[in-house]
Amino acid sequence: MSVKKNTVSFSVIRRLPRYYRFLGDLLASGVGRISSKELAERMHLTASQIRQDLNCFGGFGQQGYGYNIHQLHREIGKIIGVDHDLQAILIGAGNLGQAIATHMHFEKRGFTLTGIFDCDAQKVGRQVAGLQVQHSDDLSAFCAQRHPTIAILCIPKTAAAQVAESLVELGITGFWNFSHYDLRVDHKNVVVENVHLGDSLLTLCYQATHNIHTPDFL
Amino acid sequence: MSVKKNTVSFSVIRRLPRYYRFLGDLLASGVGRISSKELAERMHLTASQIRQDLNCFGGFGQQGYGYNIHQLHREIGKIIGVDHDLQAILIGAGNLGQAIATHMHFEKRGFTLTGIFDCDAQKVGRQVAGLQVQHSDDLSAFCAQRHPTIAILCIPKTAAAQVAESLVELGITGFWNFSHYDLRVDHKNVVVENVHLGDSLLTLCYQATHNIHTPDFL
DNA sequence: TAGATTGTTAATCGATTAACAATC
DNA sequence: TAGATTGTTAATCGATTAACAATC
Repeated sequence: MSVKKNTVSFSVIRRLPRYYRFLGDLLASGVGRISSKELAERMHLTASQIRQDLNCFGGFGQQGYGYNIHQLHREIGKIIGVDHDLQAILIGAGNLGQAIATHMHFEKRGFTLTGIFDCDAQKVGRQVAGLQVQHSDDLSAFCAQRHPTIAILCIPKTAAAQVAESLVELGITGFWNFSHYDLRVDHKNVVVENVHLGDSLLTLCYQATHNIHTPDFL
Repeated sequence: MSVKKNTVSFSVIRRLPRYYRFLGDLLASGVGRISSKELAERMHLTASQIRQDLNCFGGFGQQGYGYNIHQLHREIGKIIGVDHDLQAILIGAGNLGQAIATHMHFEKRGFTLTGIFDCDAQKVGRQVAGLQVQHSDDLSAFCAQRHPTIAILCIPKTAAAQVAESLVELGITGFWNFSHYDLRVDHKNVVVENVHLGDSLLTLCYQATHNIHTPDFL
């Protein structure tokens, strides 16, 4: 167990969830240890890269043996922060919002979904993922009482900037943004993860057009 | 107008949709020309990088003037292949599938959605995005007749590999995969764009935990 | 012409890969 | 001990940035 050496680059950070996922799958399939070489083959990386990546955070392996999958999975989970139980709210209960609420397994990823909001009166009151959709007008009161820190935006592009702005006022410090708008919040301490599905679709278009396979990134 | 010089790297390919999107927005807002400097500020890139990127494909700019937005948008669209009209089918008409079908504006991105399939008899017959959900049993006949080339997978992780395999047999050469499974098809000529929303959520978790803002990628 | 801004080369920076000594 | 495989340094590779001549 050595002290961390390399700086943690954005590339490494982007790869962490992937490591976590593969290790979780291995764990589920009952494998107990793995070498960087074997993990590299599965993940389509190089063994060198894996050892470099993991060494940003400390020596999790053992010479001559490899990595203990259970331990490594747990350590990476800690680095990502899946044990922090972030309280999240969902804004926008359309099809996408419902899909996200229903299928994302928030508990397994460090989040608890505590509220769902929509400004469409027709959707208010509906049951989604075990929660009753509330009206957006009640957001302020809800935040004052429950203090969620993460907001998931499944709203139209046009509403995104303004909604985000007011959510920051209500104490939100992290956004998972599906609105097709390049969200950028200047307040210090506020982080944003933009998901641009349209860009992903265009990347597929490029790949299909040129018959070139670009490597995964997310 | 010069001959292309730089090799087109994966980084550049991943940025193309972003360029296309920003240029489209500028176009919509009525701006006619832009300099690399100004575009860089908007997109949070450097002017150098933009000029390098665009020069992979040829000289679209004019010294002393900048870039004609209309022309540049059209050229990048052509490079991406948005004019190729790829025929796509959607597999899985759950909430996510419905959201994708309804909100992705396929026409604007070079695709036509021609069929929606689900193996759940309850969903068959429903109207989604102007199409009637068909039973998966009819996929084979449909493909024989309509020859779609792209499949959008909104199905569970466990089904992904097998479904993809049989779709390749039916002539599918491109996948947009939302199944949380790392799809990888070995057949030559088949391209895959995996969308791992779970990884994106974990990246948000990391950012929130460490209060570090990783740059956009998609 | 003078001013602006590109296209393009060269320099820098960072990330990946290779190699190997350390060590289990 | 011998074999395996890590941790870590050095070498390579690639991508970004800086600089500037070309030119509109």
